[in-house]
Amino acid sequence: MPVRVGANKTAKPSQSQLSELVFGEAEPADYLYQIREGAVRSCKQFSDGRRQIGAFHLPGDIFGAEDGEVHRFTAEAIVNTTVWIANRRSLLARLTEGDIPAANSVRHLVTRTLEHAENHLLLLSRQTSLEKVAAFLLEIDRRLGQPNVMVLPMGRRDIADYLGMTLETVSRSLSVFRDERILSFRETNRKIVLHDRSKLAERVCQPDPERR
Amino acid sequence: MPVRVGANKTAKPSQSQLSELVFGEAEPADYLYQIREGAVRSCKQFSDGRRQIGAFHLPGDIFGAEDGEVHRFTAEAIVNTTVWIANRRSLLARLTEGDIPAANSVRHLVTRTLEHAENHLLLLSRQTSLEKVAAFLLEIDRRLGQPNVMVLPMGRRDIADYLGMTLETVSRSLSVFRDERILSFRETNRKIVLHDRSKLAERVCQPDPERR
DNA sequence: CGGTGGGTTGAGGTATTTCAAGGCTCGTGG
DNA sequence: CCACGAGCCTTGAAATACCTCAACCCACCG
Repeated sequence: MPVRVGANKTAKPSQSQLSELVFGEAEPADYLYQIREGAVRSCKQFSDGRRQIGAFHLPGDIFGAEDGEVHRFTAEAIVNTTVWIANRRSLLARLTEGDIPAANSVRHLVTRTLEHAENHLLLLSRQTSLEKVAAFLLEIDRRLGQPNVMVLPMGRRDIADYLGMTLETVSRSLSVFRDERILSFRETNRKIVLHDRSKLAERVCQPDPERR
Repeated sequence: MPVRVGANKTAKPSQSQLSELVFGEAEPADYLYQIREGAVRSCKQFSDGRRQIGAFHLPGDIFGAEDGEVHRFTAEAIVNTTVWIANRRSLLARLTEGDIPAANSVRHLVTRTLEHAENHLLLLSRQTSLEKVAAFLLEIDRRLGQPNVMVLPMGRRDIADYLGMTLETVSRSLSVFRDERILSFRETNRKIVLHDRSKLAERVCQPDPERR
């Protein structure tokens, strides 16, 4: 069932953030979601004001399955977004009844989420700001299907909270890449053209093919 | 079947590291492992010499299930270790045949691993070195059953590569906690007594109960 | 036109890394 | 038995990358 959510610029936002809640942390995980259009961030808020974004969900992505009984992250639409919703309870019921294909797709889904989290780990650990932003751009570029003009659905603050750095450092890193002619901006500062993906890839450290 | 591996101090190590391979990255994932005694680190090596440790496996932990066809991390024993090995192929066969309990435990296992990765994400993102080390100590302390004297199976370098910082900064952080009487060392610098777990917990930022 | 939200850029402060030296423990071998 | 080296850890000092604070720009909208 398609459902339209959030980030409506004409509506009054409850916070300063132009975003709309899909589900909140620790809420019962009753549904699965698939993005039809738009984008959703899943994040965790800390008592000191910091925020960690665990993932951005783009069109086609399924989310909400990675959890147990309750969600461990909050999901918020960051642009006008349409999602499809499936009842997770009935899915779980099918699992316990022995629906093998269903069980396999759920396992596949969770494994994919785990892989993403592991890659995110590597991103966060010890890279420099330039490495992080380069890896981020390549990830989004790939997941958007490497379009000529990449339209980022998220703002600098969201990128910063995804990469574990400040929005100023994100902005500076993008400026460095712009000055190096690796990318350029179009109209708004969220529309980006990647001129040289290979130069970006060079800045991201790869796993060692030798010592593994 | 119990199998004894690694980190034997009497044997000649192939590297300077006193450790023994359990399985390597990109090897076929044919088995499941459970730690009987000892400790294993699962890590990824990078071409620039950096290393990220994704998890430490302690007695009781099961690992090797989180992967798809091949392992995405290398597993190495960091002390003398005994593991139990189960054939993962036959387990997978049981899943496709519709062994519901088996499927549920595998899903549970992967979900646990995902939860750990997500918590690790939060650790790595934006904490200070003191927050990271405090959280690390509390995690290991909890998983070892909060003994009076905590015996770390891993060295400072391993802790550093787990937390995404340098071994010097790890050492300095521990010294700070020692000077603050939050902990003290016994005999070796791997035997630690936590005098005040609550003071450690205070230094770790918690999820915000309000804005979620 | 003025205000607001988002983004860029600059300057200064600071935490962590880097580089370097030295201490401790424990085998090994004279 | 003691000396020695290796591995591991600690500590110090200097370098640096990032954060913080602040100013400013720009687009959008009432």
